[in-house]
Amino acid sequence: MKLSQLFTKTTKSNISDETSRGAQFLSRAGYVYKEMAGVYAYLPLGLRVLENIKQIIREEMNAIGGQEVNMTALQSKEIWEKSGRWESAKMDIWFKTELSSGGELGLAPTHEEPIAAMMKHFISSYKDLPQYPYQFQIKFRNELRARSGLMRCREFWMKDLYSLSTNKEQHDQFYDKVADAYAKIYDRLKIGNITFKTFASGGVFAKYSHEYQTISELGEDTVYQRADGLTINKEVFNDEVLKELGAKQDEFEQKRAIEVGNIFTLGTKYADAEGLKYTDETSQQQSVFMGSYGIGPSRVMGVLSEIFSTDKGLRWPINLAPFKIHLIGLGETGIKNANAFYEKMLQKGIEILFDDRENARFGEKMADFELIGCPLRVIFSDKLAETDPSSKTCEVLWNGLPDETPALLTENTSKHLTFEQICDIIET
RNA sequence: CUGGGUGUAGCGCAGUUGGUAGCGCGCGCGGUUCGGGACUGCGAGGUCGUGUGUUCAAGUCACAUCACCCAGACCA
Repeated sequence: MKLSQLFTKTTKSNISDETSRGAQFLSRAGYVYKEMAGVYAYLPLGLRVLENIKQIIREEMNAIGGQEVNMTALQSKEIWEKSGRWESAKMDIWFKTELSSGGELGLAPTHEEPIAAMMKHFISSYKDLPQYPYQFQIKFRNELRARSGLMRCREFWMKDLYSLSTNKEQHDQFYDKVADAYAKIYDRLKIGNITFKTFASGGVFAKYSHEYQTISELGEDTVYQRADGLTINKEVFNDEVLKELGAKQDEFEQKRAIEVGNIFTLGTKYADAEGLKYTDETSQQQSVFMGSYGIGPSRVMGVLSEIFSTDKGLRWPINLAPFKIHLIGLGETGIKNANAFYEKMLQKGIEILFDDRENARFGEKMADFELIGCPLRVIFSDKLAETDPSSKTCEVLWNGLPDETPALLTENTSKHLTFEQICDIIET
């Protein structure tokens, strides 16, 4: 992508609409556009990050048997009335609308009911189970108060997987598998070290559900954490739970955290409501035992923008960055040489970000590079062309996470590398 | 929803006791520059969130309303 052709522009001054640092940078760098409070459009750079996050989640869901689907955003009132969740008293975050012919509709805030209703058409025997449909979908929730950029939105991306099992035993096995998959996901998202599986309230069919809480001052949740990582949500931090977990209250430290995922045992609640049953080995009708497992990719993006950003801008892990390389051409020859590098990368099938602007000065290009936050900066300049007429090398600087620094580079020091050396870096 | 704050050019802001709207950035054209958002000349761009009222006169005063931000409450 050539910067001269990218329609988004970076801005030098702050956005008055945003307070949190990450949201500020996401707006200023042109990753997102705020349509209204809690409603964001994803622009070319932002969409690439979002898709990278989704792809990691997708791979791990597929690895445990998930089958990707795409449910509908428009929901009919009838199936939600069956579970009692159509009523505003039960779920007060509905966006409701109506058909021109008169029927009422809702904009999906979640999909337990629709998935149960749909799967009725495909599940009839124990031989059809278990099944693990999942999707990435925009959810709509009429939050009383949206806040902190992508952290709490009224329209946001969610990965929701639903497990359909014959019984609790089969369900529990999968539940643990999801927990393992989630650990892998947060590791790959580079927040594994600060994200904790957290005890939270469970409901009728399980004592607990589990949230994945990323420790951050910006979080809205309060959790209690022990030195060994045992983490309990404030809502279930009581004597009874402590006793059951064999823990003492004074071992815990109170922390702010943001929920980036959850796994939940639904039991037969929604299956019963929607009539989702199967025939077991003895020809008896049984209710399907369900679970739901969510991760909010857009919220994760918000979290990443907060915790990895520097005082100058964003900074992405290399596997999530919109582009691994931010290429800069300086001066006539520099831009020409950079362009040759860009074409060579394209031929290899690698898309990079190329600041080919002729009218932008060095400082401006640096500021934009630091704001956008791609991990690898590559510069070709007239100055360099003088010292290296073959123009086989260029100046390379690592701007990514410190713990991802490639062996060939050291932090904050630029080096002259060849095309092949750079390819080695981004391919490993 | 409760409390507090803010709406003036694409962005960030100023606008005095009411008297026909300014600054910086950005944008367009030209010149000097060119490794940290450079300088300079000219220029384009606004029914002051919306509505009603008070007044000879409203960005400015009053009331209403909408939007946005923050804290809290809420968050299957």
